[in-house]
Amino acid sequence: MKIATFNINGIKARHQALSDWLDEAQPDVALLQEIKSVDEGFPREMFEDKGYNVETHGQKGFNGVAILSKYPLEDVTRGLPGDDEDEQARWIEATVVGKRAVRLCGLYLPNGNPAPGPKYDYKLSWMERLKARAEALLESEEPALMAGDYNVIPQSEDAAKPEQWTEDALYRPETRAAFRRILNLGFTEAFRARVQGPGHYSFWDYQAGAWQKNNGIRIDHLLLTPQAADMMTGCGIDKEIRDREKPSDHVPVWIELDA
DNA sequence: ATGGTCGTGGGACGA
Repeated sequence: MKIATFNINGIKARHQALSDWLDEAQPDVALLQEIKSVDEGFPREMFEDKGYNVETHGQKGFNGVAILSKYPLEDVTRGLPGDDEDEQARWIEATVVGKRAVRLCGLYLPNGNPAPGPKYDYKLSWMERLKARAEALLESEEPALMAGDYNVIPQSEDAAKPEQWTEDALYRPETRAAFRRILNLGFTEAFRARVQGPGHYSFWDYQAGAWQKNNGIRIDHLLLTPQAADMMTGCGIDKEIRDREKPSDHVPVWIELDA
């Protein structure tokens, strides 16, 4: 089962590019972020026609997450637990049933800039709630994963120019420490479990020729419970689609699971 | 040091 995460940066602008990538990459599951659409505005038929089941958690204008799956999706829930006041659409869960059942969590973690400030406070508190959900997933002892745009650069090797990010909410020490606290509960960060060293990115800013200069960062991650990590047989980044017409500023990151 | 680019929705704001 091939499972990908992809921040598409707006479904209205990206439905064709997304469709083309699905045809080529043939993921069984795609966890999407920044659909920037209400549920009714998501062109579900385009993907249902390709054989995907579609579940969305949208909002007007910003944020929004979705799951496309060629296998049935069960027990869908929306919203990260822990704050009933949080209106932002950044979390969706479902169980995908292939050979085995896998719990999928799709997430769009807050950017947090400017830091310090209220947006950074929201990011850190959201990460605390994420940690609580992560602990519950581990306690279930089932195959599960949390994948999406984490807006976290885990280590200096995950940025082409780490010195440019020292004050940024994506790289501040508090951000990386909060990410490590989740990892250290017992999750496997899929890409780093299989590929070592610098030069692997999932995001290049639209500004200042970042793509042309390969000034990228790696901020899209898949975190696997031990039971899911045992099933992983492959992992990759579809970097090449960043070079196409009207690309997202992110590219897909995927794993292959024996599930 | 500044401005550099997108998407949404038809303003600024978010990134």
